[in-house]
Amino acid sequence: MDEIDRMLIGLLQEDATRSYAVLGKAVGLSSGAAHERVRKLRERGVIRRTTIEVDHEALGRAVTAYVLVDGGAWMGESAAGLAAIPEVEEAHVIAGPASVLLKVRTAGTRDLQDVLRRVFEVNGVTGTRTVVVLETFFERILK
Amino acid sequence: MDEIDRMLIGLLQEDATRSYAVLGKAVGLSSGAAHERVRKLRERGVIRRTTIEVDHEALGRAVTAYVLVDGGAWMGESAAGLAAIPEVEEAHVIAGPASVLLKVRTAGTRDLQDVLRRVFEVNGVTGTRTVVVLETFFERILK
DNA sequence: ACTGAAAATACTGTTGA
DNA sequence: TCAACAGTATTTTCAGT
Repeated sequence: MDEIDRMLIGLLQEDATRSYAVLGKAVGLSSGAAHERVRKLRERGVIRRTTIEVDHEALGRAVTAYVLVDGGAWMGESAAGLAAIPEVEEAHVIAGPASVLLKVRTAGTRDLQDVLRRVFEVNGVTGTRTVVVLETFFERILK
Repeated sequence: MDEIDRMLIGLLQEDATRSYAVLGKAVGLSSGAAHERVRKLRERGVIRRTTIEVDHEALGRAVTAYVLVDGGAWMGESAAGLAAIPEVEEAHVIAGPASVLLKVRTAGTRDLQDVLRRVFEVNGVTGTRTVVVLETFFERILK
């Protein structure tokens, strides 16, 4: 993980369709050497996968919400319960006023209501507080 | 945006290195037809970009936190102020107990403290409440 | 670990259906 | 809008340094 690896990661985060020739030129290496470094970054799991960023609204998910989930004596088993709800994009155990924080994307408020009902049915959940996103300033890639 | 487009998007979200030949076979089209559909999805902005998912911990960002930002009479100008803080990955205007919700990634709690100080210096901010992530169950791609 | 080049594969525009 | 083809570019491997 030297400076060149970090540059390669940054370049690929911006645009993962760049050729190894272009990547190599940008960091001062040959196409083959750039390829080998990226291959190792993938192998070591520093690069998890190559994917696409989508426009969620265009795909029919107009509502984004965060859900604070209360309830404590469960941890392990409920991760699976939350993962089984397809509208839940992220689930984090947090320190502070609740146990778990979820990021949820749904088509509308009706579907959000349905997701909240299903969250409530997960073992150990005693309550939820929901924060609806009105506008997203940015969701970006950290440098 | 028919069912085939949705399948192509799903396949590319899982692995954007798949060839058009593979994509075409998976959805029952030729390589050229699959390519044309993906090109149009990009053109229309449904596919925003191709990128890599990284292991933030491996890149020296071990701490994830959510920051509820209080303060109201500002909206427009402060988006730029928040975007100027490189550790802020997301910023959303929310309905509810605060004005803005930030997702922040830092190397450690010391850096988190520094980010909070800079958030507080943004015009219009009157207070912050921070929730530190103890464990991330998942951050995934929605189907 | 990198270079340079060769071989295999994939992309991308064009044609005609 | 799609399939098939052809030229171009890229990926991927490998011998040599």
